[in-house]
Amino acid sequence: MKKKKSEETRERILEAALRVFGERGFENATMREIAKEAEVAVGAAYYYFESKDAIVMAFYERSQEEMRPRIEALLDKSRTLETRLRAIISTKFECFGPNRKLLGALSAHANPEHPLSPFSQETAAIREQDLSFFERAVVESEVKLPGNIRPYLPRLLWMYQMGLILFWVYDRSEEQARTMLLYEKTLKMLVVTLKIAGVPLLRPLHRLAAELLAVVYGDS
Amino acid sequence: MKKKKSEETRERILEAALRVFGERGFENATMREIAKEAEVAVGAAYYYFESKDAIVMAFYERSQEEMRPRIEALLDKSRTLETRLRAIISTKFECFGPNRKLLGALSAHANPEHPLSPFSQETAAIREQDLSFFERAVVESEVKLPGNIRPYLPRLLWMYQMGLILFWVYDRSEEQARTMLLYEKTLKMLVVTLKIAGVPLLRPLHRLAAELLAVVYGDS
DNA sequence: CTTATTAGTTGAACGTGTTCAAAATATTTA
DNA sequence: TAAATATTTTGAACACGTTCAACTAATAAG
Repeated sequence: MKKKKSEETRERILEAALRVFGERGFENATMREIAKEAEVAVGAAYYYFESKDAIVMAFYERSQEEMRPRIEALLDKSRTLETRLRAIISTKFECFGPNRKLLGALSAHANPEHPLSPFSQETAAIREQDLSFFERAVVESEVKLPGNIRPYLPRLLWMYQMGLILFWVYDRSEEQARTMLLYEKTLKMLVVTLKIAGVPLLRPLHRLAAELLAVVYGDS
Repeated sequence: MKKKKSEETRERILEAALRVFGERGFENATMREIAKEAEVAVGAAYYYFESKDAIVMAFYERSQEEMRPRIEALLDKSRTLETRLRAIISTKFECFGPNRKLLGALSAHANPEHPLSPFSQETAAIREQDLSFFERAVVESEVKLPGNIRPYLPRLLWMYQMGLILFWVYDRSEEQARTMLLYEKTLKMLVVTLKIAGVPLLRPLHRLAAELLAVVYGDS
C-alpha cells in the first residue's frame, strides 16, 4: 500500500467530479451525482473537500503541479522574452485544454473576494508562483525599460496572460482560432512596444506609467 | 391613481431588495427576506421578477434610465475627448455610488454567458446604448487616428471604462482614492497616446493593432 | 347586475449545496 | 488481545432559489 487509502478516495472523488463537470458543466453538476460517481456518500465528498468550489481549487493546484516542471524546462531552453512568454502561456493552453469548458463555468469569478478568483487571498500561493515564471522571463532577458517601470513588468505580463486566458475560455471559434490570432498579434505588439519604449518621444508616457503602476500595485 | 397598483408593488419589491442587498450583500440576501421586507409572498417576487438575478437586472436598467439624460446633457456641453470621457465615466461613479458594494457582489460575473454579465446577450441593449455615448464622444472630437483603427475606438474606450469600473468596484481604499488616481493617470496617458499615435515611429504598431482589433471584434 | 376572463397573490413543495450527529472502520495504547 | 482513540463514512436534515396549482381580486363582456 504505497498511497494511504484516504488519498485514493480523495483522488477518486476529484476524478469523478471532473468527469461530471465535463458532462454537465459546473453549475448543473450536483454533489449527489459526483458522490454517486465516486461511489461514496455525499458527506464523504465534504469530508475531503470543503465545498463544490474547493474541488475546483484542488484541480487548479494539481494542474499547477503538472505544469511547473514543463514550464521550467522550457524556460531553461529559451533565451528571448518572446520565446519565454510562449513557453509559459502555451503550456497553460495545452494543460488546461481538456478542461477549457470547466474553466469557463468558473471564471465567472473575477471577484477578488471570491475564493476561486485568480486575484483572491486563497489563490495567492499559486499566483505568486506563476508570477515567478514571469520574473524569470524578464530578469533573464535583455529588456531595456526605464527603471521606474521595469519592476512592474512581470506583473503586467501576468495580467496580460490572464486576459488572454479569459478570452480563450470564452472563445467559441473553431479550435479557439481567434484566441490564437490574438495571441500572435498581441505578443508581436508587446515585443515592438518594448523595443521602442526607450525612444525620447515616449518620455512623457514613462512618468505617467510609473505613477499609474505605483497606484495599482501599491508603493512596493 | 396615476400608476397602476401592480407597478407600485413591483417598485416596492425592487426597493426592498436593494435594501436587503445593501445590508446583507447579494449572496446572503434571501428571497424570503426580500419578500417579507416588501410585505408580499415569495411567489409575488417571482411574479414580477424572473429570478434573484433579474432584480439586479432591473436595477441596472433603472440606473441606465437615470444616467442617460445626465450624460447627454454633459456631452452637449463638452468639446474635447477628455471632458467627454469624464462626462460619461464620472456620471457612472456618481450614480452607482450608493450601490457600489452591491455591484461588487455581482461583477462576479465576467462570464459572457451569464445573464448578468456586461458582455452577455441579455445586457446587449444597455451595452449598445452605452457604446453610443462613446461613439458620440469620438465622432464629435478631433481625434487623428489611422482609418483602420479609428472604427474601434469607441469600443476600446468602452472597455477602458469597464476596466476602470471593475477596479473601482473592488477598491477598498478610503473614498476609492486609488481608483481616482488611476482614473486621472490613465486618462492623461490615453490623451497623450492618441496625440502621438500618428508618429511614423509607431507605424508598425498600427498594422498589428488593426489586425488585432479585427480579430477581437470580428470583421464588422 | 352577473358572469367570464384576466391579473395578482399565496405558500407548500422540489432540488440544490451544505452540515452534522451518529455509525463504521482503522489505528494506537495498555 | 482488548480497550481506547482517531479516522473515515453515512444519510437525514437544513436553508436556499425557484416552481406551480390553487386561490383571490380586479376588470371586461353580455
